[in-house]
Amino acid sequence: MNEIYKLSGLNERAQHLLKVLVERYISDGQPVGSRALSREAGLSLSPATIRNVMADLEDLGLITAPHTSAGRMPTVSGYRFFIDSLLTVKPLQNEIIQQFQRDLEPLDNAGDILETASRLLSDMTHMAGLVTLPRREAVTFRMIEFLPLSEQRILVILVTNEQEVQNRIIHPTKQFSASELTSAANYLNAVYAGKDLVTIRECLLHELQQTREQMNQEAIRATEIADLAFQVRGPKRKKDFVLTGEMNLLDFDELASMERMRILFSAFRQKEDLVHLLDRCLESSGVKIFIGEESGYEPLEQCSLVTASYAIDDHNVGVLGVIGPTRMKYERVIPLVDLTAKLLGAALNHKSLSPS
Amino acid sequence: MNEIYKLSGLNERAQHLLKVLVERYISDGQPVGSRALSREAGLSLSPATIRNVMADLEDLGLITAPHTSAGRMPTVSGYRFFIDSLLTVKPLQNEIIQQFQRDLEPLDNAGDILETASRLLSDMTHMAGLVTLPRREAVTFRMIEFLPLSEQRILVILVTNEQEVQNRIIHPTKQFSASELTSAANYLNAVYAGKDLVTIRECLLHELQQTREQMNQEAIRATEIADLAFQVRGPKRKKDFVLTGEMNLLDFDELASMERMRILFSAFRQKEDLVHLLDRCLESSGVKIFIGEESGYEPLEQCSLVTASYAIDDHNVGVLGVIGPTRMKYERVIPLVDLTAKLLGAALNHKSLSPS
DNA sequence: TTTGGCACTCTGGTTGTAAGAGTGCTAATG
DNA sequence: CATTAGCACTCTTACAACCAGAGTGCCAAA
Repeated sequence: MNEIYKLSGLNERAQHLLKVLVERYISDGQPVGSRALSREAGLSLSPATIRNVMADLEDLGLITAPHTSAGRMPTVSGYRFFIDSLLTVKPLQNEIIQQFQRDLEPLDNAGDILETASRLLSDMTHMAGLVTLPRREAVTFRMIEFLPLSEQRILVILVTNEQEVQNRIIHPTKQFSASELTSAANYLNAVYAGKDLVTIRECLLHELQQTREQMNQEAIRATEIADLAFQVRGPKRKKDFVLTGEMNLLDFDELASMERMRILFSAFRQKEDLVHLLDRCLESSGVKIFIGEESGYEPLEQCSLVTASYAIDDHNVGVLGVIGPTRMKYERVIPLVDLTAKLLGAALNHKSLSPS
Repeated sequence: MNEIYKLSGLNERAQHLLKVLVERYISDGQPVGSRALSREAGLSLSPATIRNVMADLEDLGLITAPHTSAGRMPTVSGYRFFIDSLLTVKPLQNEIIQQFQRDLEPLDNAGDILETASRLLSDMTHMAGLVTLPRREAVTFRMIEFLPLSEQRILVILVTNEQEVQNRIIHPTKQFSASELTSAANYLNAVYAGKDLVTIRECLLHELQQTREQMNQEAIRATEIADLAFQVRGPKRKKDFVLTGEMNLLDFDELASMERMRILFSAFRQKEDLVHLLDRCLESSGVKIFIGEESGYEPLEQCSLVTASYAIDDHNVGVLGVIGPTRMKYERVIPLVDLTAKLLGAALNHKSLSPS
């Protein structure tokens, strides 16, 4: 009998029982016993029969018992199978979709949009929401402007992606007159508009090393100041992602040991590994799920991570998702993450497509 | 005998013993017994004698025992007395002062400065650091610039406090030509430079209601667009303070019940009460300390709050401080908070005083 | 194949007990 | 009169013993 299961995957009935068991465990948090399952499953089978099936499921590594006389709970493989084959996702109510749109639409800068997306995720799921910043390469240059604050200090205004505005103050070693600044801005706007920042930096470096004779005076001056202006800000990027609702995680008793929390929170602070993990999701579209140890990242052992990448101009530029206990309502979380990713992409795109 | 104590405050010896007891309790977290105290105090008194004194201190409400056969621990009044009369603050090592300066100096915008100040506080004390944003009234206008992005959208660049740059995009209902924008900017820069934003808004409102005949065309147009540009951002101020190192609080076992943490964190999120509490510190300079219930704010019951206000141009404009368990090393925390307040003020001032 | 029955195991709560820490009081001491 | 030693008392904590409850695995019967 076992062999049949192994060959053909699982019995119809066994699958159904697994499904019910996982659902029950997710909503209760208590190991599920044979009696409870027999009541719940609606199959009019006695607990004894259920026990046989459960023993099989345990042999297959899908469920496990914390100790002899407790019910069973899903293992990682059990969750995996449940999610991949058994899960029926709930379509979202229109109401929620509209709320998301209402919240995201009026915002006019990427920072707020990302923040709001993360907040929506964490609020709706009561877990931690996570949105990585868009890749640098996705930032396209629209225009630059120089505003002299004093002889030593020039304010650089950098408009990107049609909506984003960045400021920085530079201290050029050489003097630039007001008219020089204007013409430099004009030059740069003409030459580089529409290109992304990474490309622009490469071009600039190239130009600087070029023999100067071939360029006119205007271009030289412009390149000099642009070199300062396009400097990558700071020694390191300050933030890698927006994280909200960490505190929600305190409410789950399976995570609620001080020790766990400490580990988890210091992981959030560490960032590197988490960013690395998220980056792996950037390539492919669609919702990805890491259950417990699957992430290969220790602090997340008791957690699941549900992610989706978001796109600008059909290019995946960032990842967003939710971190919560393994025992989460996947059928609800998955569509929420999916929706948020799509709307976030839309919100970021929308701006550049809006009539200008 | 009791009466003498009550009249003259406390015995020299009793004071010393209280001091040792509080210090010991702060470093241990365990109620201090008479034997331990007799060893620690260096007075060659027997435990029995110590017990007598301790009984007196308890009568005065300065210490208390959690149960019959435990040692004593300070009450709120005990802490209060300790801090006000007994505490010997450690002067800070030069090294630390220099580190603070090194960290704060290179920063060129208020946001980063505040953030760094808070981080310094939380890192050095291993507790939660807190810095309120400077009062709106303290933001002085330096210059404004309009950058047309399209016919409908104008980018407003607002330079304040010599260093700060704010952007917003406005959608004026009336059309403004490029030259109109330039002259509006010139007009506003000439008229309002040096005034604070609150005053400016009042002036603008006033002007708008004024009969138009008295003003020239330029001023009218400028006022119209300025009205949009100086609009207070958003429905509410987004952030009231910078909070860092909340997670440090997980490490203190006296706070480390999930329940406490939940209450505390949701208080951080609530903000209003906390802001109100901090605002009360704005008036006076110097370090202020709220011990446990003294703050009159329930979620902080087991915590102490050490605050100091920071000043720009000799005006107190914000408050900063540290939240941690009542049982904290005050002699170290107090000078740190003091220093940070001074250096934060200096860092914010410095910028406006720097050669321009 | 399903089911009832039964012995077995493990957890969680309760109770009892003993050790340890610290107190308050009293009587003795310098 | 302040200080101290001694002692009975209280309270916490840890540990062991015990019991009820929940759930299992297996066997034999339907």
